[in-house]
Amino acid sequence: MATRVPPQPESVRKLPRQQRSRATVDIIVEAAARVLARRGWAHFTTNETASTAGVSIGSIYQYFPNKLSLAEEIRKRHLDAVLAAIVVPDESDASITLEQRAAALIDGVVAAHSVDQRLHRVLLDEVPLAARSAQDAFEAEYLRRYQAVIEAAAGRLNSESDGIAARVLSGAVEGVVHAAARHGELQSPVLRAELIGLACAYLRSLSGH
Amino acid sequence: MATRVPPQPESVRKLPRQQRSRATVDIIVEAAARVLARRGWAHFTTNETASTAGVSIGSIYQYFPNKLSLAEEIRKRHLDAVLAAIVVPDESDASITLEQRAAALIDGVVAAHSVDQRLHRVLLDEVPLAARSAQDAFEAEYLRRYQAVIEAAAGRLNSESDGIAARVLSGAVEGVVHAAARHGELQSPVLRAELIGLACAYLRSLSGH
DNA sequence: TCAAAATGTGACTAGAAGCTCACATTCTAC
DNA sequence: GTAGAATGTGAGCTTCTAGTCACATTTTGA
Repeated sequence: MATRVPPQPESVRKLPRQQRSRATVDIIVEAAARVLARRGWAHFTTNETASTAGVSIGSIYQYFPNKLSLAEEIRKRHLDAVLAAIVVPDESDASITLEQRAAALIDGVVAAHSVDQRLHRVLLDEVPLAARSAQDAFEAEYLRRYQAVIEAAAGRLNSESDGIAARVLSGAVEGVVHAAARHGELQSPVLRAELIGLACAYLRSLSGH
Repeated sequence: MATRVPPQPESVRKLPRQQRSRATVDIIVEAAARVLARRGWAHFTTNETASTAGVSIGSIYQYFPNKLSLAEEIRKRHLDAVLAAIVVPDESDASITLEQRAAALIDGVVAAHSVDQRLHRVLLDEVPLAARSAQDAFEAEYLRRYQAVIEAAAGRLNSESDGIAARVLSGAVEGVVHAAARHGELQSPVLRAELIGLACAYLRSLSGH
């Protein structure tokens, strides 16, 4: 019997070569991000993206094999912006206090979530991730930021438990930040103080046993 | 000009009166929960739910005005199960240590997330919430569990900051638990120990200023 | 200048999925 | 027993949307 092969969209698309098409791709991605943020993944459509971008639906499929690949490009760009927002102070500088390190990290994380809150939530919660690798690379780099603070606080390097502590601390901070974002309280100074308190309490408990 | 009124699905449905129909509704909701967990919200279809339940598609629409209302019934039942999994020890019993209270709470939260991990994630992350009120009532009750532990730890009652502390602590615990769930490490004893450590460190820092 | 490559267009197709409705079956109450 | 209510059925209507393709326009390079 003839096996039914469902028609697959072509997965290889041409790369934009001329300046004109590079600009088109940028316009498409930016419009797509706006539509994705506004509608959520469930109601994110390529047709609305095209009309928002002021571009033909065909132009989107010139450069993106399908809807998901468009969302992945958005995620890639967004995660770069997130990492750029999180800078941690020099580890070897002993004059920086634990509180200052924790505050810098938390300010970075809050800033990262403030860039485009709604888009951030949609990308993380709704859009399915086809390619693990890109996401994993981001997560590894993200955890490295936490581990740097933990090692500075514990006064040692690369202990096995530091990796675990980094994941616990990042999970905790992310959890509180996400809850605050849901309630529109990302900019609250009380939240900031409480988060720094939480982080410091945990960091101190690490070196204290 | 005649204004176009887009056809709305009837929002009022009959209630199951006979035992037969009550059983049908239960079968539908249970099948829907399995389909929702397996496919995710994006690919959750009423047709698959009907065939999984061994019921006609029409029967679903006898009792649920639309797809979302079906998901809401699933959420309602699931949140009840979650709350049932979280029991906190008697607040007035002074013989229970801080560690024991924290451990009981965290074991409850982990158990709650273990009931049906995939369904839990889909319900919280993917299914849009139409009716805030039910979700809010759950969240209030959920936070009350945390607040009980915090008040026992701080040795006082209903301080204004306890509400904030409860939200911070619950956000932190949820964040770590969700991260662990994503990595399939919900049952790890290391996670449990680290979470209790985090909770205790924060609780102690509350009474210490 | 002009041919070929790159880019852009949008009407159209296929298929998926929510939901209806006319009809069949089962149960309840008198 | 039987009328009417409750329950159950599923073909198919309708809407939505991802993705195609034949064609038009612009740019490049020789």
